[in-house]
Amino acid sequence: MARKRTGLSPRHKKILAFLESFLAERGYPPSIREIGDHTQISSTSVVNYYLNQLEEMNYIERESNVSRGINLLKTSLANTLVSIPLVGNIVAGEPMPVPASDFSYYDPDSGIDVARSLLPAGDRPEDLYALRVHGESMIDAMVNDGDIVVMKKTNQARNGEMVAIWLNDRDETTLKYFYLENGQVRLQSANPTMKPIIISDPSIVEIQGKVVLVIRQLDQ
Amino acid sequence: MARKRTGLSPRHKKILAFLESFLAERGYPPSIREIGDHTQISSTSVVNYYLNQLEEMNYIERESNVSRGINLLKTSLANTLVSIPLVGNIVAGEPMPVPASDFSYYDPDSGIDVARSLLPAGDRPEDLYALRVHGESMIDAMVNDGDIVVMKKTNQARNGEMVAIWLNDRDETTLKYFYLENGQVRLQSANPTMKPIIISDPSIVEIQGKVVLVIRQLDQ
DNA sequence: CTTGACACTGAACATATGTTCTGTTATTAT
DNA sequence: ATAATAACAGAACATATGTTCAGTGTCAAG
Repeated sequence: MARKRTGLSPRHKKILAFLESFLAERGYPPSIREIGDHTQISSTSVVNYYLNQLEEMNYIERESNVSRGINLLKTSLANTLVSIPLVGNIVAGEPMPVPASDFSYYDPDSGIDVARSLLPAGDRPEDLYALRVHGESMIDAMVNDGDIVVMKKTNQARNGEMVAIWLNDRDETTLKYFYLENGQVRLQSANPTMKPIIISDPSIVEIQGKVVLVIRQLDQ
Repeated sequence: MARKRTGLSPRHKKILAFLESFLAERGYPPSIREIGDHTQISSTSVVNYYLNQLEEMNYIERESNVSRGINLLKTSLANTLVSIPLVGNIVAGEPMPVPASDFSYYDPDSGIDVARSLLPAGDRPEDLYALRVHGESMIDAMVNDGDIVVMKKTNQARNGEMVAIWLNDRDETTLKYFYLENGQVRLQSANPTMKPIIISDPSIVEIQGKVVLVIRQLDQ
């Protein structure tokens, strides 16, 4: 728990860097002797000595008596990439698709990969799905034709969150910042020059999901 | 090269699935005996037998005489994630920062991770850098305060590409779709309701980079 | 039936590899 | 200077682990 404070010595860093590159290149961790060869450490016991320190500092995990039994933490890349299913289009004139809550397994073909660091910290990736924006009717939400919006499944929103909503009275899907204020709903466009929409009957707005990320790929 | 055609037997699949989960959980590949234990294969030689087949079929690579020397191909996650340096802000009233072309090594702290699949196919990650949009002056480019734009280093643009430009005559940075038409430059806003800017003297526009990706994180 | 390819067994073997231990050198504190 | 702690060396050791090989059973082609 308590760390010394001196952080990482050059040798610690050298070992970690080697672990990372070796693992990236070969797909399995190096042996103690291989680490020694590439970090100018002549004795296996010294490498072992540093590996134990790195484990203490929580940079790696080790399994005793296991060859190459080193788990490089932190940069555990598997955990940094999330595949989000692209389930359909979002169009102003139509209800948007929302995957069922038991919808779980991903279809590798129709998913987009997003670095987890771009997503809100606490979110479970299973609750996320993506939609492609169709048409230019979301321009006042600063979302363009072809953009991808990553949504989080939810039926309720907190004030200030950007949500996708279905407006019963005018049969329209729209993206707005949501505010519930003394019984009436205020929908604010992302473009601050636009006037808000005030809706006195909250039952008219059906919250489809919360916008978590907007991605615009400028290809070509 | 030529594959049999019968694809993967249940045992092949079982082994691959185990390799993947073991690697994800422990950070290093399993030994032959561990594979056998978890796939109901009693003999190490049979596991070895299947591993050789999987290598033949290009699902894995093996290093002989190396403990746990298995490289699970295909899901080589390392290659799917790109770290792009976040080098500064882009503000309408100031020139934007552009990293020098010999700028190479990344600072792990100030980078954003992006799945390579989101980026244009041919781009070299070294040519990419990211800027955070500051202020609401880019609204007509459908880019909001706080958005992150990923740029590609370039001094010239093809028609139809979205570029960041510095306008000499009015001391302004802006994001626009670029068109060079019979000697004059047409700058089109992303918002199609806006009128284009026509500039007869092309020397006034300095192309700072090409917009490759726009990311908007709706946190909270 | 015979042949041969394929899937599999079990054990022996060689060695790659983590572990441990004794001792030396360097660094820092008292 | 002296003591104490950290950093390192080298070798011996135990074993985890890949490799090999002589067989067994199965099944389809000839």
